[in-house]
Amino acid sequence: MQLRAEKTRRAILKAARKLFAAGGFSGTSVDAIALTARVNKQRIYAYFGSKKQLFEAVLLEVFSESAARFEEFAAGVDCTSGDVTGMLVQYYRKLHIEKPEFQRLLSWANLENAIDTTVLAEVRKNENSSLRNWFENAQQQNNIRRDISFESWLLTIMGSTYFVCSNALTLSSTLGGDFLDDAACARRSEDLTKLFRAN
Amino acid sequence: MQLRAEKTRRAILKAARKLFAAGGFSGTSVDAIALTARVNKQRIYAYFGSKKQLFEAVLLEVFSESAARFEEFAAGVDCTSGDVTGMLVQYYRKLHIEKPEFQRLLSWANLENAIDTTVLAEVRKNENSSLRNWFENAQQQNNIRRDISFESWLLTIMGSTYFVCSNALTLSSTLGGDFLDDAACARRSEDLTKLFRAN
DNA sequence: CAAAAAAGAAAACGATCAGTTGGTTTTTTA
DNA sequence: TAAAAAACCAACTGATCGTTTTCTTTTTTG
Repeated sequence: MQLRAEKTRRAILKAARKLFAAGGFSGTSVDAIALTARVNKQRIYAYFGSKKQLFEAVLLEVFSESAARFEEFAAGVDCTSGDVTGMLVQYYRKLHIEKPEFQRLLSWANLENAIDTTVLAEVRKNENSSLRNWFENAQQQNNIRRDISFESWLLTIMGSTYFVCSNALTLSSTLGGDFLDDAACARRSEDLTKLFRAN
Repeated sequence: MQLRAEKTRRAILKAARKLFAAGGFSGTSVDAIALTARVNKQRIYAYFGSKKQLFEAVLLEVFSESAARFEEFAAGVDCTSGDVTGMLVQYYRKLHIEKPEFQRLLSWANLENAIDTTVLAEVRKNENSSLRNWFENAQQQNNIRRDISFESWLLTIMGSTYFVCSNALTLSSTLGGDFLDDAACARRSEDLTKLFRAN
């Protein structure tokens, strides 16, 4: 009895994730989620209580996945590698391409003010401390210039990778061209590496 | 008769802009707009045809204002100034602080796929060519390092300034602290200047 | 003052919304 | 095989949605 229930729960979460990512909270109906999940609408309320709670469950799931993905990445990172910057840029690029819902849901959540900040802080804690360690190590080994703050480094990397993804639509019509294709991303990754490299 | 009509039209646009920026397209009702504008709901349809068209009118107005603001800024820019990067960073920062609707509406528009790209391209054309000129001049005068592409420069600046604003909520709960206050912004502005400066 | 334009008031439209209810059917499990 | 858990079906709230309609009132203008 638990197995079937869990399967239903996951079907709901999966459908909700897809539709919320596409339409946001206001732009998605519970009926549509039930239809997509091929599940009775009542089941949604049985398992998640309300639309709002379902949305929060989706956010939590996505943030957890994101954290797990980072852990996996962090485990394989060679701290002595010269190019932490480039590795990180490409990690975020891969993340945004393979899991575009992450960026969309994060954007929706920011706009719709729908984030339980304490939960998010908990989930991101390890990620944050790893990043800080890498940065400080790289600075000590003279792989990253010492006159730049950790925040500037991280926000520049995260910001530019996030931005070309979240604003791809307006950027392509403004600057022309696709900023998400391999060549363009590789170029920007190299440039960011160059910018932060000590010399 | 035209004066009163224009006043009503502007009241609708103003209210719509405020509410759409706060709640997005799906999260804003026509009734709420009429109420906020202190205008009969029917007037909205008389002047704009539909909710969708009203949203597009708001976007057009905001993009036009943004372009006009940039023109004004560009007129006062000293091309021979050493720090084009810092000037631009601070321009975007001021824009995001004084006109937060710009960023929000742009984010909504990207997420909700609600942009007439040809209109946007037209509005941003001058802005884009000015930026490119500044960058190339700065490179020729050895104020910006030559091994970085225009796209990397611009997307790094726009990306990091936009990102700290659009994701302020999640960032503060992740990294802690406020990344929009004067000190933090000044620090990041200096760091970006340092990064791109030739030496 | 009279014609015309602009705006208001208010109700209605059918559709959809989040959420509930009661009864039936399927599946699991003991 | 029988009890219990899970899911379905389907209709139903009451509210809100975007949009339209009909009629009246206010304001402008010739």
